[in-house]
Amino acid sequence: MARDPAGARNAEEAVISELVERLRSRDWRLTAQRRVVAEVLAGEHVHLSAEAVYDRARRILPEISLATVYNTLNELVAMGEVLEISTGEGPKRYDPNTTVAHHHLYCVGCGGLRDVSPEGLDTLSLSADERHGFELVGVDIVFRGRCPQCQAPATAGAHAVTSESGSA
Amino acid sequence: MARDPAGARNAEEAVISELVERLRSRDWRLTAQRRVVAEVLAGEHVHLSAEAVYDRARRILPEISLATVYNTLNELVAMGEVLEISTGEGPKRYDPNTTVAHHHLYCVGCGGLRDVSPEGLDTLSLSADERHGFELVGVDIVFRGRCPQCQAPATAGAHAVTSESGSA
DNA sequence: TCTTTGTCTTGACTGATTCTAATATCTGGG
DNA sequence: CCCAGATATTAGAATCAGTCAAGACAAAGA
Repeated sequence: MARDPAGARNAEEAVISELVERLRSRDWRLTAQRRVVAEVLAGEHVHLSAEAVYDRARRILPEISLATVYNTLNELVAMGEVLEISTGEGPKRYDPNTTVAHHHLYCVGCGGLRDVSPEGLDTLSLSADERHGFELVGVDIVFRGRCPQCQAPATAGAHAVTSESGSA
Repeated sequence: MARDPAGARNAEEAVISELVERLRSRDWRLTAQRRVVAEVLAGEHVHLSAEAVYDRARRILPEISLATVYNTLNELVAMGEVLEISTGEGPKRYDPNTTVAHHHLYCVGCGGLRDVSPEGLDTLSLSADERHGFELVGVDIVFRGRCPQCQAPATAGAHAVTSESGSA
């Protein structure tokens, strides 16, 4: 693993440290593989699929296996450090930004996914009647729509749908 | 868990006719297989997976194939007659109740799913800023919680999680 | 009836994820 | 330092949900 060059202290580094720091302070063994997964996740602002995490992790630690990526992601989710999002299309995405409550905006055209903070959240509720005796744990809101690219003419070469998709 | 004894038919029958009637009046060939799928879907008040639809359909029309069930469900979804819901756990569920806008309440314990009409929907929105240039198409809200059974002690034999699960 | 068109079935196939069993690595005690 | 036990990692097989493709079948029109 490339020893990080001392100079590269930028905004992402802060986030990385934040997540990795939190992990270190748990009773969780922070191995090379696990750190790489955590760093990859925290270092991207789009929501990556397990496969995409694997690709990026392999660039840093070529021996890492897909199974380990899945294991690690599942552990992070279980610890509540990472949020798992299923879009209904294709693989699940993983979102490290769990400190701030947020919801999602999904592009039905290309599968792009971004975080949003809707308004009017506080008034959203289920009447006792509608609650059917459930003990509520949370709520997920997904706005569906069409991103600027996908609204476009779609005449020419469209735009390929890669695992990236994430419009910066 | 015992399904509804013969008495409760009336209301459901109405729904069946309603869906089948709508289908008949489209340019859609209403074959035996397709009608069975539609009836099975409309006849249950829990949201079934494709596999569960297949099981029930086979009890009525044993020769029906799983592929046909999938094809038919996808067609119904494409026509807007049926709503496809992915819970993030396990297979997709299909919900024939598309006439009334509704959202869902999901049990994190057993996977049961029911329709709900939240309050405060009208004030829920994305500011222009948060909309990121998307052309909004809709919004899905899933309340997550624990149904009465799943809140229980969990001491003795718990309750098995079958494909039914539906806490009627 | 013959043809055309559309539907259905079977079974192979893909993609996403999990499981398994063997191997490697870490940690604490002597 | 070396060992034992616990934990992590690996490669690949297995599983699950869903799709695809090719031929069999069935209904509607000439």
